[in-house]
Amino acid sequence: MTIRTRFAPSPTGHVHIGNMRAAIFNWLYARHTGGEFLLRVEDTDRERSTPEAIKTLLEAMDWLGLNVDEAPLYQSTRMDAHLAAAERLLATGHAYKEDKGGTGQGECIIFKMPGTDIEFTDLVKGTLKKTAADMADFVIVRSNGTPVFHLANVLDDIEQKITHVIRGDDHVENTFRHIALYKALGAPVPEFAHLPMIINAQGKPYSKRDGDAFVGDFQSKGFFGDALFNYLALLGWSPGDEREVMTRQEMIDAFDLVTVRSSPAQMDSRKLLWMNGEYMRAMKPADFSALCRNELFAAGVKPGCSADAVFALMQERTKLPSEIVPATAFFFSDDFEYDQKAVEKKLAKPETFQTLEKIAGILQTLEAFDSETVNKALHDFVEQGGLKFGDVMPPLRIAVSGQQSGPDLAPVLAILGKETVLARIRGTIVRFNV
RNA sequence: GACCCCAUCGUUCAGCGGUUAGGACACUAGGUUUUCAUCCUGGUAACACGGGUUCGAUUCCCGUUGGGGUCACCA
Repeated sequence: MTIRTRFAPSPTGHVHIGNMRAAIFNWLYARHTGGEFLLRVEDTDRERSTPEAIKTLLEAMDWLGLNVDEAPLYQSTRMDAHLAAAERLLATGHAYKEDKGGTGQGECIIFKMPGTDIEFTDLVKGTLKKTAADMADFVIVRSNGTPVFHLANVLDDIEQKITHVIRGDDHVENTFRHIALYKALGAPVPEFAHLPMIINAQGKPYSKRDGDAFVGDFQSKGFFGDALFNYLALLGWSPGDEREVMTRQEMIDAFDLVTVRSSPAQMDSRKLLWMNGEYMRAMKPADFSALCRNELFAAGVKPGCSADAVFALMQERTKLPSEIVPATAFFFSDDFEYDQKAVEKKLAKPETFQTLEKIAGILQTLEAFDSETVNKALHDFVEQGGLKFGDVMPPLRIAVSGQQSGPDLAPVLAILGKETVLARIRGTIVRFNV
């Protein structure tokens, strides 16, 4: 039997990471077992299900590399089937009509629970059971004639031949009802796996109202889909050894539902950032260069001919693409900003300017201006002058870049070139030595 | 409140009766011929509590506490 899993979001607004993590686990399980991963768009809430929301959803899945094996099923196209099933349930005595609560809204169709205890083995949580007394009958078709989630969800899972329902922890209570529905419908009951919730910094699960957990936000902040995927896969699951940064294939090979933890996990954005940096460093230099060029282009900065050398310096220290422009702008324009705090801190003493003056004098005499030559000159200067690197390098760095941190200084100077370096040092002296 | 679930460093993932309780992120000390957001080497830091079972419990059982989920004509 081919294993079939599905992701069944309702496209109301943006998808948050809790939902998307469920999609990732569904995808991983399908890929691991050689099965199929499907998408069902539960768009019956016409008010909130907009074409834009669906587009956003599809883009997010594409960004994360969650490819599906069949065309998506749109739940809104299935209403007739849902209603027909309700009629069947009525006919077989599994449901009844009632004006529930006597509201005068008319009669709705209510599913009759079997009156027996229900038990199932959840692939991640183990055996779960519920006694008959704790389960009440529930509405499956509203008095306005529209099907309710439980009915639609189960019928569509049957329609899509879903063998493993992998969803959030918040659905465990529904499962007992759904199992009763499957049985009443004469359909085979699938396996269930309920994933622990991902909680936010406040310890609460991410919800539709959680403003900063939309998948699209991570994309627009410059995170890589692969990095987010990797990070999210590790929330509640591990390959069983100490690997963390893994390829898709490694995750697919190692993934299993029984090794998923059953306690909630909190998202750590710092670790996500670290992981993004890992992916950044793993990029091919040419791809990283292209990324940099795009960033710079978008910011209206024109990278010069030495750009690739600059990017090579940046790759190992960049975690997010958004860091590129502010960190490299000084390479491509003499019109850069000085970090005010850095200036106040490191360019305060008069002797600092004397030092800069001397450095400029030394650099001017160099015939070659490559990284090694510059490096040696700087070191000799520090040693012979009995100075400290901490008194020399930071001011020099600020003088040529306006910043107090960055890549190795010697290669930075080499890339900038002698003329530029001398001009900037002297410009800095004139500007700040008051 | 009722029903259900969960409980190892600040966070995350290991550990599945006997371990100096491990890795990663974060933090921190030092190193990379005393610059630097990378890299390397160290360090701080956890089994919620109380009962059992056992020769022996982080690990098994029960309870307490704490956290979470669900109790809709939402999905």
